[in-house]
Amino acid sequence: MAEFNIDKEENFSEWFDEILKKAELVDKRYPVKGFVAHRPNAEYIEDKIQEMLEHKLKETGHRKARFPNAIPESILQKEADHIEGFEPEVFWITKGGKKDLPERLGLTPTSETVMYTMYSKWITSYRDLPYKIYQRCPVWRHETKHTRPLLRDREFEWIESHDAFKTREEAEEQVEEDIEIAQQVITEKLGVPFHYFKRPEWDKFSGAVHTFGADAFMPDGRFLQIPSTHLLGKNFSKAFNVTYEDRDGEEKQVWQTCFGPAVGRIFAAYIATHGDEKGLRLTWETAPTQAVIVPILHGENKEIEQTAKEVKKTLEDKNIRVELDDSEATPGEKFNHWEMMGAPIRIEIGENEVEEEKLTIKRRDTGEREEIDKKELEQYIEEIPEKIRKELRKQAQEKFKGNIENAETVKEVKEIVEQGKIARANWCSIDKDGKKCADILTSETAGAKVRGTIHHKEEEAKGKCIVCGEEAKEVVYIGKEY
RNA sequence: GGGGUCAUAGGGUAGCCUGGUAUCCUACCGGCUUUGGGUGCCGGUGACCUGAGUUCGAAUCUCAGUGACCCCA
Repeated sequence: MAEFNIDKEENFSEWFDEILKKAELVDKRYPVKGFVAHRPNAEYIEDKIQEMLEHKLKETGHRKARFPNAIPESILQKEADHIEGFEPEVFWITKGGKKDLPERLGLTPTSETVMYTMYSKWITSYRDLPYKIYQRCPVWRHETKHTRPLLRDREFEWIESHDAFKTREEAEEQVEEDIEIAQQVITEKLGVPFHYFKRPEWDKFSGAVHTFGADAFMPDGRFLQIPSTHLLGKNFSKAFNVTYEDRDGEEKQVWQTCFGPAVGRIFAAYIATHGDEKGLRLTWETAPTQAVIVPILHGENKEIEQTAKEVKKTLEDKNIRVELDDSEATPGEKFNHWEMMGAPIRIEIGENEVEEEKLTIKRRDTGEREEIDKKELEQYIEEIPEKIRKELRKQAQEKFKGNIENAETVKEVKEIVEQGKIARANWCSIDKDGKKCADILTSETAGAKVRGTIHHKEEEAKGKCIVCGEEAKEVVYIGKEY
């Protein structure tokens, strides 16, 4: 292992690139821009994140399905706003072998059009509603912005859930449930805090009535949208004829919502939130190796070796993912290696431990060494996952708080954003009318954007819009994004 | 869309101007040494983006292609 001494706050880009390499997570050397290979360490953690999300979705009544990844052009074009938003980014399949296809096929940039084509056949009666299905799939977007591994790829895997209801109220409740799922998995379990914004009209998902986005905040002061959830209204049910026969015999269109947590992005936010100058820091639940045992040998020592094996066995019997590092590397190298990999605890066993029947445990989350009685190991292991989860979440939330500052003018927004903080400001409107002001703001602040109003936080705007000077109706939050 | 810079081992680099098969660090393999925070020494494997041209001879010069990065709109 080489040195890893990049300051995460000072030089986040470089730090992130290095950790992807050194912790053997993602390799961007595959020679297609925006397409990256996920190595076993990354895939392990991403699988765990997927499982957490799927668990919550199933708990809330969603069933898992799978849909095709190719969309005939004619189908993609059915919903006007949707195609307008996505067309510039679609990858097209035009040939089958040497022959041109009769109709070109788009690779799914998102699956609404594919799924609703089938929903129109599957949903027939009011008895089918609510209809709640999710799938896990790859999507492709020909991003024109700079691609970055995990943060913005041209191919990435995500989960998308698509629900249909009889009423708007039910659909709105679903949006709340989606937000709750995101909170429980991303913040509670993974310890990554975020704000939930209602996006301005001009920044909605193409085809949605309202869009809500969860924005994590990266160490370099940029927002990263993790999941977003959308109230689709009847836009798609009209276009795709997703209708049901109601109890009264009338044919009605469904109300729809969709929710799309991109696992790679959540993973990126997780790495960025908890990682430090030594490497990854992982929660117990996601860590490929939960505990590593490092024997400290001075020449041969049967007692140490045997104690190490005993400890390993004890942990294995409790289904702990434990590794006994008996490689030839020096203890120092092993320490650094496993810290890079994010193993939550390290158990050191040397002469002292054997003599006193103790174990030295080094925690990755606090960086502290703890000494326990060997007999207390099982007890310790029962308690540690919760402690680590709370500790990581606490540290993250402390940093996350206090990075919002009020801005009275566009110039102040620019200054706040340049310091890597979030600007809070009075704003004329987040309806279409506010777009002019947003464009001016973005061009005068080198790319800062209105992320929206904080969902469910009633904030009364007092004063004037910081751009046009009209009466402010909203309090918005502003920052740069990935 | 316009402009610029660059492409050498798994990663990072020197050499290029002034043509003669390639430097150093790291990683990797072997041996000895060491082991409570990246031990030291010795030996080894491994590279000039692709194609064409000039030349006795091209990493180096010329042209084309591909890819990457940066700046401006």
